[in-house]
Amino acid sequence: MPQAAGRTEAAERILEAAKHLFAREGYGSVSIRDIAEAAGVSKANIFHHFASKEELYLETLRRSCEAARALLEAFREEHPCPAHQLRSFFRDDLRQASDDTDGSLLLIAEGFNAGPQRARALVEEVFGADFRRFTQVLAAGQSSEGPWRTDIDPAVVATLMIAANTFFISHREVLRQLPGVDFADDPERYADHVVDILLDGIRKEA
Amino acid sequence: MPQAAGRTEAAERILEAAKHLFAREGYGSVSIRDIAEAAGVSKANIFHHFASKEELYLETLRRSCEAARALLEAFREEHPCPAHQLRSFFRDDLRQASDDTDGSLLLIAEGFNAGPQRARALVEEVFGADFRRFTQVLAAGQSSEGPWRTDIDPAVVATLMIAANTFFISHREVLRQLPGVDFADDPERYADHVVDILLDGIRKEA
DNA sequence: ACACCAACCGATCGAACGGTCAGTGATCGT
DNA sequence: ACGATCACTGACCGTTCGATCGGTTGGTGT
Repeated sequence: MPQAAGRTEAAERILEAAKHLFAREGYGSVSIRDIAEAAGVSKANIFHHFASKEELYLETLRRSCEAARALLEAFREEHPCPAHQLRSFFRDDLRQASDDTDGSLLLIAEGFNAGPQRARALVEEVFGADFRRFTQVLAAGQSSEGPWRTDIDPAVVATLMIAANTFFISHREVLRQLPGVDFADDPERYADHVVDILLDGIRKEA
Repeated sequence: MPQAAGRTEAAERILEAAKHLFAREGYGSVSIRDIAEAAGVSKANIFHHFASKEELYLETLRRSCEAARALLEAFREEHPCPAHQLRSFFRDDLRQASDDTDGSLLLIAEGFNAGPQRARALVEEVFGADFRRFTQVLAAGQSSEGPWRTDIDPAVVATLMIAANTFFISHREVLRQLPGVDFADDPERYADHVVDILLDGIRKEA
């Protein structure tokens, strides 16, 4: 095991291949041989750079966490109107996830029925920050002179937005097959529709 | 391979154990030995009842599809008011998924980044019926004298509801860890909150 | 009584698994 | 010029994988 940072080009290829395969096939269905072949390196070389299959997997996870945080950080922009902020936040959220589909799939799969410890780690690393981002703008919109109802739990709205994002990324192909869905490949339109509904609901205003 | 229907008690235990393990660990991470041990039968007996690991997996899938359809069918109840219908449908949806968590997880995992063929099959077998159920009641509420806005795409609302359901089932533990979430173990409350938001949105009525 | 067949098991198969190791070639500081 | 270090490999290890095998048991029809 050489130093952690300053990866070789080969090590980088290994990580990239591992990330892709783990995200698409699942940890148990991917063998070191598969990764070696996809990365164009020898099997032994993988163990030269990473202590074990588990460690390699965890490294791809860490990377995806960092990438998600960095991208979200980069997108951050302030806007005085809570509605605009909500829309822009959700757009960013979807864009970030779309820009790193493999990483997002990896994190979603990790959260898929994870145990309490892993779920806690995941929340601390990624989901939590996202969730807080949403709940904060929601709470701001609910403040004394804010434009939003105060009898709505911000946590539910934030959950809905993360659920909408997660489903869009992880069930894209299902979405494509559903009748009447024309937004499966247009994150921005999907995001706008979702926010429109969240803001005003589907009921006619009296 | 004996007849398809009329399973032995042992075969039934095998299916049950396989369903549970596949749902929680994923296909690739579960071995025939694991299933045999969990079901309390010999490894060879599994191959006596099922042609292969793949075939066993597909059988658990088929079962979960049937169960989901049957349960949803059973819940069906009509109500004149579209809003009540939407609420009751979404409640049923969540209840059904909660009543057969393993089966739901299996189907969600199958839809997770499935290829076009598998996604199509899945839509035809389960997601499609659910989706149509939602879009129909939504379209009904949008009809000439319905109480709902006509500038909202029913497909987006239906997608949101399925996403909300899917996330609630598959990321329960993450949900438990998120700050301010007190509905992680109360599907009914979660369902009601979600429907409330979908109906009226979060914006104050002018 | 006997033939038959499904249910079931222990032992075993070749293949694939994660992981190890001795060694090679290139790049260093000295 | 030379030892040290690092990236990297082919051959190999023991284990476990999915799957098969021959064989035993118990019930059923005749």
